[in-house]
Amino acid sequence: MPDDKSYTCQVRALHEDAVEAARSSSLPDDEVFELARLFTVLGDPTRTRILRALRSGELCVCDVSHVLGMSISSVSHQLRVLREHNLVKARRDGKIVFYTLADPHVLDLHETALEHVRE
Amino acid sequence: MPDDKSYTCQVRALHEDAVEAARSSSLPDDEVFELARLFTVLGDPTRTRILRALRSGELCVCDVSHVLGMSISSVSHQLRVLREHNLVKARRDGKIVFYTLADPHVLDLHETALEHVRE
DNA sequence: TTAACACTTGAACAATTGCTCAAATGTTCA
DNA sequence: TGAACATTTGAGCAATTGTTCAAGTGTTAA
Repeated sequence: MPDDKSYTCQVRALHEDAVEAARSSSLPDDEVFELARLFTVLGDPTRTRILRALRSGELCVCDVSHVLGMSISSVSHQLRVLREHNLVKARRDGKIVFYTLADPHVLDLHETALEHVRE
Repeated sequence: MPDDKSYTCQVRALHEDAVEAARSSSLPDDEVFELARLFTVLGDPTRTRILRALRSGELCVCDVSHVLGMSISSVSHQLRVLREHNLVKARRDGKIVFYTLADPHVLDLHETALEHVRE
């Protein structure tokens, strides 16, 4: 962090108390990254649609593909991302793999976010 | 949507009722995109840090830059994104622009998401 | 064993994104 | 007015991401 003009403003404009207050209440780095990563996972329209589809109960990959009108492969890739972040759970029954929401809490995030989106 | 093997599974594996249920409870497209867009905006570590920093009160761009240890330019770019999605508000006082959280609801999203992240 | 099939995976490609750098704005004050 | 300075903005570049295509895995049943 070079201390030149292009990088920071002149010292006299700083509000040191406010900066210190913000610093001391900040999240640990790893939590910041995990938090951001979770939102990133939620922040893809395809994955959003998959989570919404699973609200009504378990679906196999093929079902999800039909609901979304997208290829099996694409859906499977995204289900993997959701699985890796513990947002959905997989259960194999013979040739078919069924997916369910791992944690209904995720839908709380949708609800709160929808309130913001709808103003 | 071509109806060939590479695209969909064979019909007999489909669970039509489940597919229909999922379809009928799905969100309108524009809400899906807005929802996903909001999460995408929340899903960047820099923006996450900025929102956390603003929890303790208003900060000028320079303050935020110091709290995060990032360039003024970079912070200003991200503040713009947050502003455009109504997550922060700007107020100019002379040469200085102060930013505040536009809507404390956003922090609810952080709390719920942190619970998920912390298991 | 072999064929069929639901699903997964890896590589490749285009599109998006966050940062840096340089230049432009907007405001204050001498 | 002109200099100083906080902030914004645009272009450029590297890194990340979502989709497709093709090949691979795992399971069932003939």
